[in-house]
Amino acid sequence: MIDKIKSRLRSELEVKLSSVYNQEINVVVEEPKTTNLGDISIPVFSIVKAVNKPLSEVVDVVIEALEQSQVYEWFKEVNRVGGFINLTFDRLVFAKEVINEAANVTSFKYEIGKDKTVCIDYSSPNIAKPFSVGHLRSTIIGHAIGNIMEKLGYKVVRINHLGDFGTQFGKIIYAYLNFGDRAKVDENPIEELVKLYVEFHELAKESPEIEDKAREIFKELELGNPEYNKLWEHFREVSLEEYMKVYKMLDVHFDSYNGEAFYNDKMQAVVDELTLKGLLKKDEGAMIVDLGEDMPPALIQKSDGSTLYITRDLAALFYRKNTYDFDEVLYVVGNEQKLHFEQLKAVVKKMGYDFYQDIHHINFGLVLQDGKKMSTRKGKIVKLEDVLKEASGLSLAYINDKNPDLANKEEVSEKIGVSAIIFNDLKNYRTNDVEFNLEDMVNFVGQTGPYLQYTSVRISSVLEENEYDDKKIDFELFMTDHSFDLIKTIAQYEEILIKAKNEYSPSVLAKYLLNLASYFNTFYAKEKIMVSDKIERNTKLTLISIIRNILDEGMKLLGMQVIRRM
RNA sequence: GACUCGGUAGCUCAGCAGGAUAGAGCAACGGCCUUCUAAGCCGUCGGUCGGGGGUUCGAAUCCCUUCCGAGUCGCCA
Repeated sequence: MIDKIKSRLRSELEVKLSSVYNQEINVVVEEPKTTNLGDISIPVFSIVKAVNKPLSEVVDVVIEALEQSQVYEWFKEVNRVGGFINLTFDRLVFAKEVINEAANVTSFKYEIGKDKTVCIDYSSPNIAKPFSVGHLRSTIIGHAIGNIMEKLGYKVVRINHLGDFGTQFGKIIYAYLNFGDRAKVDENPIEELVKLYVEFHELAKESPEIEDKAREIFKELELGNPEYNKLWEHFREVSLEEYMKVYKMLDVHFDSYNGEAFYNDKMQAVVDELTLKGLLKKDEGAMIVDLGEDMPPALIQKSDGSTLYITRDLAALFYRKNTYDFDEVLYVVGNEQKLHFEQLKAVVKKMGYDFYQDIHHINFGLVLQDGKKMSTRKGKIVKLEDVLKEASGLSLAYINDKNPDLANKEEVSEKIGVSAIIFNDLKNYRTNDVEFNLEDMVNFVGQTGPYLQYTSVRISSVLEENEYDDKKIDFELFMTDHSFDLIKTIAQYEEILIKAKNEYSPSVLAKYLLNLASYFNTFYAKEKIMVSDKIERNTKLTLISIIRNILDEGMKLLGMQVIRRM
């Protein structure tokens, strides 16, 4: 709501001032850093410069224009401080409007994404590798972006583009056939397959020729070798079983699990089209698309004729365009693949398709260990499952300490633990690299998931015992600073969701929820809610119920679990 | 070496379509539970916004340069 007021103020002032000065005027309308200066402020320096008139004169003119504005009734005070015009809301008018609108804020249907489809490619783990804390980022960032866009009215297609193809399978199959132990693999599939993968790379250091063997095996797999195919299918199946367990824990779901292998029979069409359009060029035995000076060429086909990652991604992209007719396609994939997606876009552009503009790489920072990228090849990975268990266990210890009589302790502690891990990842801007730090991940104090859940639970325990009528409210009670902070924050919810979507960054929502929770906890410390005065109680219960609605919906959008007691 | 991203309080991070004294959390220290969940609240301490130039009435924010860290740079994904 504040955004709406700001933009209306801005456009009205621009029209008015442009006609006064007979030239185009740009007006800046912002919120001051500190609230004691007011709620909205207008710095006039740029106008002074544009019209070349004395500052005080310009301020007079702007204030006059302001007084004629449609939104002037929202304000109670207008102060001039140097080159700033500071406006203070009429808290009563503002609070009424916000509370009336907020009653249905969480059930509100947004129109922004109406009739628009977005495909989101996320999680996409590589088969035969454990689900690591690295995969977690893509999974929960993608999931949260999907939720937020759905809330804004988009039709969201969630795609888990499994990494179930590629030379790595040549490596694993080679290792399995040469030094694998069937019984061990059957017993503990992923763990053993990773061991084989790591062993392969150790061996390859001394005998690099096995890399060629692996490539050969992959080529034959691609061509349909039945023995290899059977192994591949088996590896895929056992891996997927493992991943489904993790998805269940995280409460993440997908509309499609079509991985890279799904496109095996759809790549020739891409190669043909590239050839037909004269974009393919033979270079050092491989087929490439030249992308000019500022980008390395895209390798479409290896010299042995087998395909590469980008070939499969192109096939997948066209398949998605044809199948879902998306307006946007998002790839939630790490920073290190930036070049790959730039190349993908460039190739699509060269092919003459405008929708290259709708391809967005939602990049995110790496999970580092000792300042370096984690590497499966060197066996340096942390399993997500272990981290989730650690967090849940710690959460249980908290409950036993603070609320030992709680029912369903295990269930609740798992919800707290998993949500803590999720929130810890989402609270920071996605492109930042993060150093793996278990202690941070399972921290339950301060700006954390449990803090949000705890805040919601506090509200719940008050609401549970009380009926209230949201029509019988005394808006005068919202005049105090600690109440009005909450009113203003509630008023920001919609624009926060839009900002989170525009920046494809769940952290915007995460930070907002922390802010809301923090204001609530201040309020809670200062005010008694279950007071005897009926109207006052009613007013406070209405307010905190709105806060809980937003907190709960916000947490759900982030992929966290909402609980009632803890 | 080239390119990309980052460097803000001891630690983790906000702020960056330029705007008024740079904000949170953690840690440290000091308060607050006979009253709605203290996983909370209040206060204190803590910053040459990596360094140096420049543009501007005004720079953490824009430009240049330099240092540091990470990532990527043709037959992995």
